Amino acid sequence: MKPVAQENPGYAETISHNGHRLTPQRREVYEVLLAQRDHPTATEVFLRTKQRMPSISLATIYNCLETLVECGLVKQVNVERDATRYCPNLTEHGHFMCERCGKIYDVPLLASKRVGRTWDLPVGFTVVHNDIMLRGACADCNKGT
Amino acid sequence: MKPVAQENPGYAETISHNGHRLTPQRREVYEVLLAQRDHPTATEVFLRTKQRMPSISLATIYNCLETLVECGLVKQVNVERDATRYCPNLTEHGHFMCERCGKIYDVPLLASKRVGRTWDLPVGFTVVHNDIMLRGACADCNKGT
DNA sequence: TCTTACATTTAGAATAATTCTTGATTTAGA
DNA sequence: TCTAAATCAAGAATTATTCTAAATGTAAGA
Repeated sequence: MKPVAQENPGYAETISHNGHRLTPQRREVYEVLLAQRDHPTATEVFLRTKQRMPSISLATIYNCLETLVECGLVKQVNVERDATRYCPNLTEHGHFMCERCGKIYDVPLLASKRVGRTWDLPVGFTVVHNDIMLRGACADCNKGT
Repeated sequence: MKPVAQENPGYAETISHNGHRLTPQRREVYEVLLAQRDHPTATEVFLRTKQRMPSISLATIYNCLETLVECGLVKQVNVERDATRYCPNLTEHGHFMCERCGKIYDVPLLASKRVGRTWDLPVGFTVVHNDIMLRGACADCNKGT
């Protein structure tokens, strides 16, 4: 596994600047997310982290993920009411879920676009977050049809 | 309360064309959704429907909502992992939730915008649904600041 | 170094939305 | 009217997540 620092130098500072400690558990959870970018659920993160740190508990996984989200290092991705998934991609992007194979893809915003220019927001409204979830069929699944 | 037929003539056919019956319960649930367009949760729909049909159960509310969604008369709206909300607005639109007052607003897509022109979808991907959730502060709450 | 305060981890209990199960009821059509 | 299928209803079951409380770890100051 690639060391965390290589992917995101400065992540340790991000955590401490938010008033948290960089514990071994938090480091492992973050490594797991960076190592395999397939938007795992908390339980999947748990199973993966357990392989390198067998004593870790699911409650700790939830705690660590919550801290990472709070620090802005990780984003939550929700599809319908399925279990929340976690994504360490911090660039502005939405998601696409293939309804046949279930895979979730990051979908970047086209350059030159702004959220406020796409939706007809009433005057005075200000957007802080946006959760964009597209669903359909991915190229592989469309091919097989 | 305005009769359903006035809002959406043809809804009865939509239900039967999908192989379902238009039962009194389904009618009431649909009326409740049309009467107050504030994106209620299943429990809120339950409480409102109960006033006109005291014997109805929460399980039936879930059943009716599921049927209405299946027939395409109602859409589900999810914010994070909060309880699912229900929306009878069938025009293409996203949602905006004010993080201060909690209200949810329908947000129409700007004419001339299409999902494919906003998001950088890989070649071969086809979109069937899109769930757009913006969050921030509404005009009223921004005013009070 | 020792102490103190506080953050964190952990296991298991608790919660809450939703789904499932089962039996009763209703309805449409023969 | 009769029968089969659809629907409703009550409560149990499920599941992701949060909460609780106790144990452990860590940083900073005396």
